[in-house]
Amino acid sequence: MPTTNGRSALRLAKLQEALASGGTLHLRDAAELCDVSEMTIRRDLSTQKTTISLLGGRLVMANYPGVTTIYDLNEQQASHYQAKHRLCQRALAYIQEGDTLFIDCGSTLMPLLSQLSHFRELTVVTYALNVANAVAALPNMRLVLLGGLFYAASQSFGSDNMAAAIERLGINKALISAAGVDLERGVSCFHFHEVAPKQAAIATAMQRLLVVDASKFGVVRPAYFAALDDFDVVVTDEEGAPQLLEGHGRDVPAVTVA
Amino acid sequence: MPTTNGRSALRLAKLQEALASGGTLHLRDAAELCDVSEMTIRRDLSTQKTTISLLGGRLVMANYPGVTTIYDLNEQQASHYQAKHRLCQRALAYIQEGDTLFIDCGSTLMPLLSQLSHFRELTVVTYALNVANAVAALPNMRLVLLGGLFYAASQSFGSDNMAAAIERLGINKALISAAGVDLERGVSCFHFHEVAPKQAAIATAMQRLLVVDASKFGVVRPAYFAALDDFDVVVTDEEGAPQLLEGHGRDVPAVTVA
DNA sequence: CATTCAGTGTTATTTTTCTAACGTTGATTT
DNA sequence: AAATCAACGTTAGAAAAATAACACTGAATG
Repeated sequence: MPTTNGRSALRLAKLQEALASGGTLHLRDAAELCDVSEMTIRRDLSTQKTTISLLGGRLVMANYPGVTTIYDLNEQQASHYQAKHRLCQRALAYIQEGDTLFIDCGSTLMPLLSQLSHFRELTVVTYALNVANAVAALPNMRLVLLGGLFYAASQSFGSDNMAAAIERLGINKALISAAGVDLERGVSCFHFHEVAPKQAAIATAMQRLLVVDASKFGVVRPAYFAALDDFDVVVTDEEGAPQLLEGHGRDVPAVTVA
Repeated sequence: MPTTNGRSALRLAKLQEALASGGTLHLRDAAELCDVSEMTIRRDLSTQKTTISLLGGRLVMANYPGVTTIYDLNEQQASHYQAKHRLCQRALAYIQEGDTLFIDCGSTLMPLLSQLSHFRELTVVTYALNVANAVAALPNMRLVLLGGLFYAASQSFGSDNMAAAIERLGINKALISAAGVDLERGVSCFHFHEVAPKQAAIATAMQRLLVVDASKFGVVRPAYFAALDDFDVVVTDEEGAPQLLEGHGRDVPAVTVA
């Protein structure tokens, strides 16, 4: 095992370069390319920490969407996934043919996107790269990506005229996710650059849906972006949620439990 | 083999849904999920036409970037790739630390992106989804994606205020690709929505590089976007190129042969 | 100058994955 | 009721891929 990364790193760099264009590279080709044995490439991959991963004899960029998160039924991940899936299944009920949807960033709403292929005509507006990638792969779908400077942490874009861009679009329904929901302190997320697009979407959309799993209740995150009663509907997954959110002297959104 | 697609299509839909969030699914999990044998899933995949592909026992969305184009050294693809690679290698010489680059859409410039990781600080401006994905994966890189309505054919975005957005950015070097280059008829591409961003980038950039392989010479495509002498440099891969492009009573860009 | 050890290749062995062939079931037809 | 056939499952064999063990090399070290 190479402890002092010497040529190993160089090879990986070379391979990474070959893969960066997007695609897969067979182990034997990788070996040939680097002029070493397949075993050496295998060792490089297992000892060195790298963004390349080996998938059934083929090298792929692990940080590419669609490869990264290996969905494993056996793990705890599964239940997490199932929860999100149910949540989105519930949110799906609010979506209708011809809608123009604002889809927030984060992983919460990802399971929803695949379901959208059942519609004949739909427009998706987003400022998240992962959402855009998922939607771009679907047929019969119009995709509007709000660009700007990329923030890796949230896989999304931010720009000063994003609010204006959103307001110009006829957004029907805004599906907003959050990292924290608190009765007193409102709805919050991690990153400040998400605030402007979220608020703009809430301001323009005809219907505003907050989609959060129950683990977010009672949590406050650095970036406040809305009060709970700014939403028309809260889609969540805990039975007790309606009680939790009700009766506080304020308007209360309808709560849908998945 | 299922000739009348019955349940087969339903299963694939279910799987596609599970995968759309991005990720991979092991064959055995897929079988369990659909409550059939692995063999059935295998058959579904091989008989039905689908976007899902099987990669070493794992299901992946084939239309996701990073999975699709299986880079195979043995095929003709390899020489094509090598050509593009050399082209980009040559273009790389023009790039300097701290540059703000405009990277055009298409596949020509993809091999360049991986090389950019050697720089400490670089800003990439693009309106192409595939470019954005590749750059997003790199460290030490600022990415500005110009959004808008998505055009699947070119994997890029178009919007009415894209030109304005580009002009507001301090673009240093514009790396432009093309589908056709002709002395008389100028430089052209396939899609009209690419014209505005290309022209804006050419207008604002301090240095304009046209990166095209020699197969594009003498070809005219529907969307004209620039004259040849709008560029400062032409990076191409044929020895005869300089002669081809020279002496026409016009200003001639410097031609670099890879 | 012998020793050590990172870096690599080779070979054998075990696991997985793939493929092809055949068997079962249950609905539909004749 | 026999025949047909789509839709599966099962099994066994072939092919690939992953792993483990051991051998070689050449540079650094004592």
